[in-house]
Amino acid sequence: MGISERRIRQKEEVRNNILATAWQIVREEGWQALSIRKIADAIEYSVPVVYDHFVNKECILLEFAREGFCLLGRKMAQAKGKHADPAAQLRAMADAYWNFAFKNKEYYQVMFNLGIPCAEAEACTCLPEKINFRTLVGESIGEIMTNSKRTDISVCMKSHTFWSVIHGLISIKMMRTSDMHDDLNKLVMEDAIEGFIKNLT
Amino acid sequence: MGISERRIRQKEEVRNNILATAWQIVREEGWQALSIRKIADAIEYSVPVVYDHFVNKECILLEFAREGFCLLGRKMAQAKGKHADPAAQLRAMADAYWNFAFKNKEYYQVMFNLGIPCAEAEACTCLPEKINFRTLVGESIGEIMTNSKRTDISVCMKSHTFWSVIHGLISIKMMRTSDMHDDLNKLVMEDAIEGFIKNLT
DNA sequence: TTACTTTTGCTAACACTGTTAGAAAAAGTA
DNA sequence: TACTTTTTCTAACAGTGTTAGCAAAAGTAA
Repeated sequence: MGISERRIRQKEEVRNNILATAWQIVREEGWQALSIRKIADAIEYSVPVVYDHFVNKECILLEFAREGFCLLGRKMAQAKGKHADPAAQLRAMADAYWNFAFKNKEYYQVMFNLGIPCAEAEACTCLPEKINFRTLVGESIGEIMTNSKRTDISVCMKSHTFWSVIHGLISIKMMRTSDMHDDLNKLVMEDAIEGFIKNLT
Repeated sequence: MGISERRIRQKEEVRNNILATAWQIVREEGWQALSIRKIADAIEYSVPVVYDHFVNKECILLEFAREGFCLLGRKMAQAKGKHADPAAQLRAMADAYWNFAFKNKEYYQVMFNLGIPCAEAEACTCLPEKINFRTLVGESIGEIMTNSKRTDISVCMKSHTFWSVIHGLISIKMMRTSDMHDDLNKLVMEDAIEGFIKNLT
């Protein structure tokens, strides 16, 4: 009987509709403007229907956070793939991370600024390959570090630093309205990454 | 006539009471639990009285953010004062910043994670001296950079990087529940600062 | 002390939020 | 047609920030 199949399909459709509508609201009015009632109004259903698909509002946010981590992972994998030299790979990944953050502010915000426990989302594995930006960075760093004699610090810790440096620069730039010019900001980032790479060996 | 003086004094008292009560709520239940009604209940006044002292809730948060920036500035100035060598000053200031963040999570959150335009608060000048952590860091960095031949990047930009590196490490550590051990995290931070200092010359 | 003015503080509401219990309507099954 | 399951909605609860407008208290001048 294809009835239950159709039902599942229709339910999925409503779910996608909820997410698409939510995303539109966020893009137009920002995260703080997103409410269950607004979504319900827009999809022309009553409020409890939204709760049939997501146990609460945070689950909706988490969905976008996961999407964001997947997208970021793909972008970084793509950037990395264009280079063979591990240092060049790190530079390209930093650049990809930077561009992702500012071309997708809404994603970046839900990933890091909305108080969602990001550990799980961050560790998400995007099909077809297990793309995780921590491991992506770790591989390149590992390559560079095996050629050096630094034993005081691990690859995992250096990956953490790499991430922190970029995230710090981005999150500070994002919260300050009138800061340095964009070009200067990117220059600062590139200099920081260059220093990081030097400090690996 | 001392009547109006007394009135001002009493009004100030209520204001301080509001802030003290708000701070207690935040320490006990976190920022998201802070509401005007809870404050009003605790100080045994009605809700609109709170609005006689603060035009809105954000103003209360801003007050704490300012306090936080002052406290941080003092801590860093104090740490810096213990050393003459600019590199040692930077290490000490990074350490002070790190300790401030984790010993005063509530302050750090309101300063950076609550979506408050921090530009003004950050630029706050604490009496008696004009203590601003950007300039504090800038001075030490300037000293090191005048002895070098780097002309591609300015002291201001390097100060920005210094701040970003530490902030990045802190804000990532803060949002991840079970991450590396505390000692390892601090080690990572110290390594990052060491790399930063090396990259100044 | 009385009459008037200013200050102070409160009640009650408005317009929202996330969330859920329970009833009604629609759809599918025997 | 009678019954069951699924779907959907109305209406509420318990909060939130914020404010209009009125009552009470305090201070001032006669």
